[in-house]
Amino acid sequence: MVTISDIAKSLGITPSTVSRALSGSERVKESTRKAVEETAEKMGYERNEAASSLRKGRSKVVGIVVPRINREFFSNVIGGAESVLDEHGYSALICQSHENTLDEIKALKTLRSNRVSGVLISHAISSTNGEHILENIAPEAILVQFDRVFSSLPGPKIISDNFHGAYEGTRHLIEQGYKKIGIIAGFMTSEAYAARLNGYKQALSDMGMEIDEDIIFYGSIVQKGGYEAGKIALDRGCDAIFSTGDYTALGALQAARERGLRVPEDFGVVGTADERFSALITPSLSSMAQHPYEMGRRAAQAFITSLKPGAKVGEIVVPMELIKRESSSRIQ
Amino acid sequence: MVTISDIAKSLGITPSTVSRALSGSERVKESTRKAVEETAEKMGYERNEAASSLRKGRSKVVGIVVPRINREFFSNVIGGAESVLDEHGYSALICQSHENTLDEIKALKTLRSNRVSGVLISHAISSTNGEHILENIAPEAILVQFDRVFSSLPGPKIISDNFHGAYEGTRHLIEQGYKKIGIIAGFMTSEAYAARLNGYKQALSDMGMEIDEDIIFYGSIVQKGGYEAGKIALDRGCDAIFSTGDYTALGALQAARERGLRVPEDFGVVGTADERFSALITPSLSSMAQHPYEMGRRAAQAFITSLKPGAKVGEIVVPMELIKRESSSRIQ
DNA sequence: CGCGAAAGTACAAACGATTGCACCAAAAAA
DNA sequence: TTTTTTGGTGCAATCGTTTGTACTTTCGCG
Repeated sequence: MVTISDIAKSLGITPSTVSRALSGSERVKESTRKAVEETAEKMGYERNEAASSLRKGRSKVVGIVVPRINREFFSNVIGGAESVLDEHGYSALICQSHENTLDEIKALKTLRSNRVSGVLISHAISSTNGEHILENIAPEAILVQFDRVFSSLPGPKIISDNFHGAYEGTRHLIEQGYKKIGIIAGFMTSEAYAARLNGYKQALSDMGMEIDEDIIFYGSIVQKGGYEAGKIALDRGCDAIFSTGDYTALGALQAARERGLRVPEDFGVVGTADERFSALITPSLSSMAQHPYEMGRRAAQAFITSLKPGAKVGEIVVPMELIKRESSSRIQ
Repeated sequence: MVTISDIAKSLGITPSTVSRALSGSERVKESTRKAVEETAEKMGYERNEAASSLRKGRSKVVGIVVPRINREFFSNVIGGAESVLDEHGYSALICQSHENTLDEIKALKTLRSNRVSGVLISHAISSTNGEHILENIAPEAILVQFDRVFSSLPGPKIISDNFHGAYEGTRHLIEQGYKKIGIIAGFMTSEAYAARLNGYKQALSDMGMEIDEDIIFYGSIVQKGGYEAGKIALDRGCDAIFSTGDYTALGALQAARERGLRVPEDFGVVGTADERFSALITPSLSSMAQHPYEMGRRAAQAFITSLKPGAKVGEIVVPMELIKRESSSRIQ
């Protein structure tokens, strides 16, 4: 492996100059910089990131902590983030929290051990506040939160416009003539879900409809939970469901099918996240799309921007988009 | 940040002993090791990975190179690999090749710069041989290939049992009474796809059926390609398709639906990969499941095993599993 | 022509962990 | 008792890069 000393020797200068030349000028003569760059190229030099990290106290690596990497949403976020990080010479170290605060802490410790320059995180559902994040992140690392954020923590936050998304989804159902619209609301420990519930409520009241706590279903965010909620919703006379997830929406569709209801004629459903299957099932599922790839890019960009001292990125809200499909379209 | 010197001072011993104590005994007294471990814990010590990497010449990091992270299959492989690596104190550095050899080389260089201990890779479809991999991987890094492998390269290889998978899938269609079965075969640059085609052919000839080159469709591995292939297959009198991917299978289903054919009564389809949507669509899609999570675990385990000098892992074949669903089940 | 400023480089000390070698003690063998 | 072995530690160099400080040029200007 060729080092900067090798380059220095070969040019009759010192490693310090080579280092400076390679890290963007500063105070090196244009001609020496060129010479250094050329010989570096010629000799096949590749910076030893470990040495650099040790000396500088932080590495050209950004940690990404997600509940699970093999979820459509998160893998797309990571994909987007990686593309931006790559452009700027950073790599991504991926950790999973498995929706578990202890694993989340462990991940943060790993990242601190690796002296990462930044942490992009979407917290585990079991984490009810961000204390443990602050405690286990290196003080010099830049913290960027996305999707599931704690507004109490400092730093950039990239979130979906959950409030307006849910608002639009609910309004769409109302406009389609559904009269009693329930919601599968998720966990209120997450600000994202809380905002969606608020959007739903606001839409109802703006359109002159009543808010009925009996058809607000908290908890489960998996298909089975949606199925259970769907059955109860039907028992209580709902003719539509706004769901804060597509898997739960799928469960609700299943419940409706079991009762022999026609979708969308008798029962309407709008989900959230626009999972890949949503366009493919029959009937196809209307959904509030979240643009995870874009969110990943934004998160990485927020990190890059925050590297410049003084630069501050606040909250970035990425709009959600209603994808109208069969499950909610009874009026053409 | 507390260092081993801090621990040493606090115990009145030297950093060398602390280092040895922390890295599994070797030659330290049991009592001192305990003392070291306790004070390390008490002082909140966390190893500086950068320093360790610099000194040792390699880091506690494994690079994972995949075409795209936001594909169901790969994100699951990564999830599996990460879970094993984590157990052994390794982290995963993720790079995407975007199915592009140049990006693949760039990724390998990044990993070399980071002095990773190993590289887990599934090569880009545009890479026709593994020369560039050998050239750009650090000589001391352990190379593990999975799914898409070059058998010409050394080191462990984790592959699906593509031959038998395709064999089973095709046989299943034959057993269901389909008489003219085409195949959407993919690109022959990939050994995985070539093996699947062979399995298909073998099944046909074993069951006394003719192999007809006119209903073997090479190329495209996306939905649209499957749709086009499906239309031609129907024109040529096929009553079933074995597809080497689920997206292409989906396209074939679409073609059948357009012709007003009933599935599975008039036309049978078996896909490959068991994408998440496959169970959810109507009719549900039969598919050869690949167990990506398991493959990821195996790949990581192969890396861990290979760390021990002398230990050699060869080729590991993970069986594929036929998931029978509606699209191919006309006999109960 | 001389002096100060500016520009360009060199020196050397870090960063924190690891490890070959030397060393000392205590235990075992002679 | 002396010698050898072995079990534990300490010493000090090293990994490759970065960066504060000091030094040498070169140049401009009075």
